[in-house]
Amino acid sequence: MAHWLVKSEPDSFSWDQMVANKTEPWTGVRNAQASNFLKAMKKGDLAFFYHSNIGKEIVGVVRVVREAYPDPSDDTGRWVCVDMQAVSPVPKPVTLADIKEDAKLEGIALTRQSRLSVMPISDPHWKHLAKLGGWKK
DNA sequence: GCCAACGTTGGC
DNA sequence: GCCAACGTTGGC
Repeated sequence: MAHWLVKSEPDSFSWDQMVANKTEPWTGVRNAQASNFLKAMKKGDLAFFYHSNIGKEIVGVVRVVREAYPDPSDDTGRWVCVDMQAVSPVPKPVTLADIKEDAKLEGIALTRQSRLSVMPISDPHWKHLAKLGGWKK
């Protein structure tokens, strides 16, 4: 199973809203690279939910419940979205500062490509981040 | 097809 | 609020 990280600004869509909504269409991705990652997601894949701008930390884990389909918020028909569901919060949120100073997380896309909103997370990185956050399945 | 101008994201 | 990074647009 592949692992991912998705970003959201809590001002527009926060973890609390993610938890409150049963199923959330992950719409509005308008970047070719991020869109390709959305298309690669499989039902059941897990993703960290990261708060950008405010907090700048991983706050929860979500699951892909529907694979890529045309984004209803897109008029051009070029972009896709997936459906996500909250799994559980990360007990000890992992901050960007934590990630940056951790040698085991060197090369992670979050720090290399700060503007990318959907990115894959390697198995070793996923395990390490889960450990840092005290998150267990 | 190149590249300058511009817009957006996101860290600080 | 500023600015760096970087994607997109449009003139040539």
